[in-house]
Amino acid sequence: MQPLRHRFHPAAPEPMSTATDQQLLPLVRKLRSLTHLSARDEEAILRLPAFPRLFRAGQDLVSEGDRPTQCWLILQGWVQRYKLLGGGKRQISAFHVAGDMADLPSLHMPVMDHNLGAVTDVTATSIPHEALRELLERHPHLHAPFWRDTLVDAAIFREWVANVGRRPAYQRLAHLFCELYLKQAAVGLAQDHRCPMPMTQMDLADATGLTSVHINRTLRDMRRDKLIELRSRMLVIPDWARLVEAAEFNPTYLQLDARLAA
Amino acid sequence: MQPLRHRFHPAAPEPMSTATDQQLLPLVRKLRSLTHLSARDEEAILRLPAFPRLFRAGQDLVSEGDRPTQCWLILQGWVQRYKLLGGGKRQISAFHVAGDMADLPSLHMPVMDHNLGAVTDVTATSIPHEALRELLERHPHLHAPFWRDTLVDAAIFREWVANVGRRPAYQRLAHLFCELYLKQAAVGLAQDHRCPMPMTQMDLADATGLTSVHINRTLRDMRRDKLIELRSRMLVIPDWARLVEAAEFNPTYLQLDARLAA
DNA sequence: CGGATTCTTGAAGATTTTCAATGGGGGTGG
DNA sequence: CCACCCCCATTGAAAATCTTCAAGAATCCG
Repeated sequence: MQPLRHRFHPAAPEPMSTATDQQLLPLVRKLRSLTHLSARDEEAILRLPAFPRLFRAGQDLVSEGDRPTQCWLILQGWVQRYKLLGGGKRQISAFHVAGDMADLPSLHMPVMDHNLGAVTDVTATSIPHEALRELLERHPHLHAPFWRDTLVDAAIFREWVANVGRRPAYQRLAHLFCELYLKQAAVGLAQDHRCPMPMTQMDLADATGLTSVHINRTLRDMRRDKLIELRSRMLVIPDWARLVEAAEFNPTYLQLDARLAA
Repeated sequence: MQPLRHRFHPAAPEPMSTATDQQLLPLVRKLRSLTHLSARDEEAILRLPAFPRLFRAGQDLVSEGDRPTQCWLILQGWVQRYKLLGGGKRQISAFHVAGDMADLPSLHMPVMDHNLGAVTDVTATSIPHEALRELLERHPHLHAPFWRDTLVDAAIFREWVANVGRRPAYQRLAHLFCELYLKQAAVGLAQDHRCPMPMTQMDLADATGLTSVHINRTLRDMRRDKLIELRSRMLVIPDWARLVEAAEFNPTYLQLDARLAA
């Protein structure tokens, strides 16, 4: 459906047998940022069975109608959550990066009502539902961070409703850039107000409810105003405060450490 | 901020001491629709402490910035979830009805990033976080229905992103009506393709990302096409199949019983 | 190096907004 | 019980934002 784009070239995943213990580290880091984890919890998580796999840009990890029996933990690359609508229209409702388990909801939502697609080449590792359920049964307090993770995603959806529903194009794009910079900074994938931004203008259009033509013109305006630089799939933000102001961005909904949003 | 609208006049709530056991029945019914509940679970839920209260139309149950120590279970009336944006703009991201615990996420999200406001007069009963946490600790498998409930809400947010982002006004409104009819039918508040629809055209505008003027004109067109009747805060759907078609409505995301969507 | 995808720009057109003014309805108070 | 008043609904006309269509340039990838 989508053309292939091979922007990142992650090393081929290690065979599972040799490095399982290291694979799930991004998950531990993510959960740590959501609650306190005991050493015993961390061990249990790291011992989850995990089956790494490479997806090429444009491929779907999970598709609408699927009834998954596993969740994908993203280790490298970008994933987008999207719906296909009538007349060939598409709406993206989220972007996910390393450390995210974008289809965690499938644990309690049997049938997928949308797709998860690879924006770039993606390395992900699958964890059987069964193993996750067993983990939660043995460590019931782990419900908190997992549940909370899905709640933060829900808070982001709400913000996107407001973004798409009520902000004009310029502000809408600015807001998306603020969010995606912070989301990456929170897990160490961005700093110094520069970060990867690998999606095409068509992807940006489908995430903001605009057309790629209008995204193009809006990006031109934002560059003219020295609000952003964007080339070679890298975003640079010369003046964070000014971008935040232009976006009317309030990071509360991301539930981050206060330090990050400074 | 919002004008008061007193459309429904629910009976004054019973004093807590006399009827606590009955109060929480809507919650049990809701959870039953999400998983199997044992008799023991149901008892435990019904014994949760609950403090009923009446909100007048236009009042907020919870406001942005709050750090709730309790959740509100709606017993009667309509609640909307909304954000206030710059320039006096507003975006509604959800509507909730009897049986919903709209602020359940506050259990794991300390600070509110949006408001919950009463669309009509609302009867709700508050349940302390502490009591809910204790319940979940003693009955760990109750995590499933509660978590699942917040996941269905998240699925609805995603659909709203698509609705607001990619559908034209006519289809967008039609889609909202389909969703709200089914949402009410699922808990016995609607049948025979007619249901309450108590929000103003301004509310509908803020839910769909349009202006009230355009909502007005779009409603006129929908009435002209005999797609809906809407007066005295009641919606009538003369031909459900035709409305579904006009909306390109696919109920999968609501995770309902198959029967209901027929 | 070649083909395909993505980016860019112009011009015309559609949808939706804004501004403004009138009419209607229900709740409150006299 | 009636009248008033405020909100809400309705409609017209003009304007803005964004889309569509189309074509050429740049970039990426194999």
